[in-house]
Formats: sequence, structure tokens, C-alpha cells
Amino acid sequence: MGVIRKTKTVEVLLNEFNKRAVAISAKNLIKQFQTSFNKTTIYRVLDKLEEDGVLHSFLGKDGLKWYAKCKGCSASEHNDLHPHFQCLNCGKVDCLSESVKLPEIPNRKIKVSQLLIQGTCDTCYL
Amino acid sequence: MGVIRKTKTVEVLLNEFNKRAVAISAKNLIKQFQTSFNKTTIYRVLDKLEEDGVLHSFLGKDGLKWYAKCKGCSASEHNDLHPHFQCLNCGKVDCLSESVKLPEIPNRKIKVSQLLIQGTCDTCYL
DNA sequence: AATATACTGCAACGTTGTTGCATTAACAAA
DNA sequence: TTTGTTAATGCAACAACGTTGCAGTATATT
Ligand SMILES: [Zn+2]
Ligand SMILES: [Zn+2]
Ligand SMILES: [Zn+2]
Ligand SMILES: [Zn+2]
Repeated sequence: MGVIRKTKTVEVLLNEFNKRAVAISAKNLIKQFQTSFNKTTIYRVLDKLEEDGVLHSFLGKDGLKWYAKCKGCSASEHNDLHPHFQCLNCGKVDCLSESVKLPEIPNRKIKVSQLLIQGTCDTCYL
Repeated sequence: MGVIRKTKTVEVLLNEFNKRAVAISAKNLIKQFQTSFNKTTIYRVLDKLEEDGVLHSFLGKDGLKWYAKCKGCSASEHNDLHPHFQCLNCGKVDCLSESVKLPEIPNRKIKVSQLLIQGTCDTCYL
């Protein structure tokens, strides 16, 4: 399907992802824009933006859904196999550009992988 | 705290993990034993078994909580940094003994990591 | 057997996310 | 600009997974 119309919600959410260079959770966006948009709308716009290859999603440490901007993805090809880092202190989540070398697994066909690294981020690192 | 009393629930659940060599989701156990045990009890026993170093937990592809037997863990030291494999066809989840080499991340302190590999398992692999 | 308390079941609740449907707004054609 | 099509939205209700409080029960110790 894909995002077709340039609505207020799409504009505002996209602007948020452009402004902040980090990943943002759906929960966070819903809280931030609760006076402007309904949570259902936010979930649906995020879905569409992911289908379109504008955002990619992954699960954070508590199973919450996070989104971040894609680099070089399209609706037909998603390239989001990079690891993510979540700070256990401030909760911030970043995309890591470093690639992961997956272990060898006999007799199995690997399709996707998600690596979530947790620890202390540069800001919280004392 | 730890598991102290050998109750029926503990016995049955532990037996289940010993019988099957794979990871089991809380959801699965609740469904399987819904006539025998209350879901609250199952959640609590799993919690305790994890605290005791008998089981370790991780999140599967949908954010569901999975448990598997620990090898060489204790209440004081948990050694569950191995990756897991989830079959996209049959849903089965295994612990992988292979270790993962984490990417270098400057200015951050790594505490935990969870790697979930998804694909087709040996049984479903045609 | 009596006691202390860990464990259990139940009901009610919390959070994240989804669905159905009526209304509104975006876009294009007239 | 006006009109018409239909995607997008808001709302309420729901669904799934998991948690909490509390009263009653079972375990282990004396
Ligand atoms: Zn931080
Ligand atoms: Zn990312
Ligand atoms: Zn399989
Ligand atoms: Zn494991």
C-alpha cells in the first residue's frame, strides 16, 4: 500500500525522526503527541512508513517497538540488519552501523537476525 | 529469594524443561497446563527458577518471553549470553552454543546482549 | 501435631498494540 | 472552484501478555 497522502501526522512524525538522530519508540511518540494525534493513527502511520522503507522497526529490551530512519531502504528491499544499542540508564536507543558476523549454524536457513546490545551510553558513561 | 519448596508446579515445570531440549514460552506453558495450574503461578515459578539460575529467559520474535535450561549458571552468576534461533515456520526456539563476537562500540559500556536469529529450522528446512 | 511462612488461585488490573466503523480530509478530475 | 473518490483519522471497544493484592493452602521445621 504505502504512504500516499501527505497528512499532518505523517509530516509531524517524519519531522521528529529527522530532527532526532536516534530511534524512537511508539510508546514515546504516542505520549509526546497525545494531544495532537490518536494513538491508533500513530501506530498506523508508523506501519506505513515502515512498509515504504522510510523507517525500520525492532524490539527494545522490554519488547517495546522502536522505529528509526532507514538508510538506503525502499518499499521492496529492507536493509535493516544492523545491531542496536539501548542504554540501560537513560533508555536511549541507537542504530549501530557496525555489522555482525553471525555464527555458523548447520542445517538451518537464516533469514533475519536482530542483535540488541545493552549497556551504558556515551552520555551516561561515567 | 530463590525456589525453596518443592511444590507440584516446580516439579512439573522442571520436568517439562528436562524432557524437551528446547526453549519454551511462558504462553505455551500456560496453555499446556491451564487445567492444572494458574497462569500467575506459572509466571512466578518461572521467575524464581530464573533467579535461581536454573532457567534463563529471553524475548522471542514477537516480544514473547521464552525460557530454557541454563548450563552452568547459579543464582549469583548468569551465563546466558548465547544467541537463540527461532524458526519462522514452526515457531520452535533453540539455544545456540556458538558465541557471538560483538562489534566494537566506542565510548559505551556493554553489559548484556541478545541475539535472535530467525529462519528455517532443520526440521522445516526442505 | 502445631507453627511459620512460602506458595497458590482468583479476580482485578496495567500496558502495549489492534480492529471496526463512522467521519473527515487529501487529492484529482471536472 | 466545486465535486467526487477514497485514504486517513478518531473513537471505543477489544485482545494479548503479563502483574498485583489478598485470602486461603501446602510445605517444611520445630
Ligand atoms: Zn544513557
Ligand atoms: Zn536501526
Ligand atoms: Zn521449524
Ligand atoms: Zn538459551
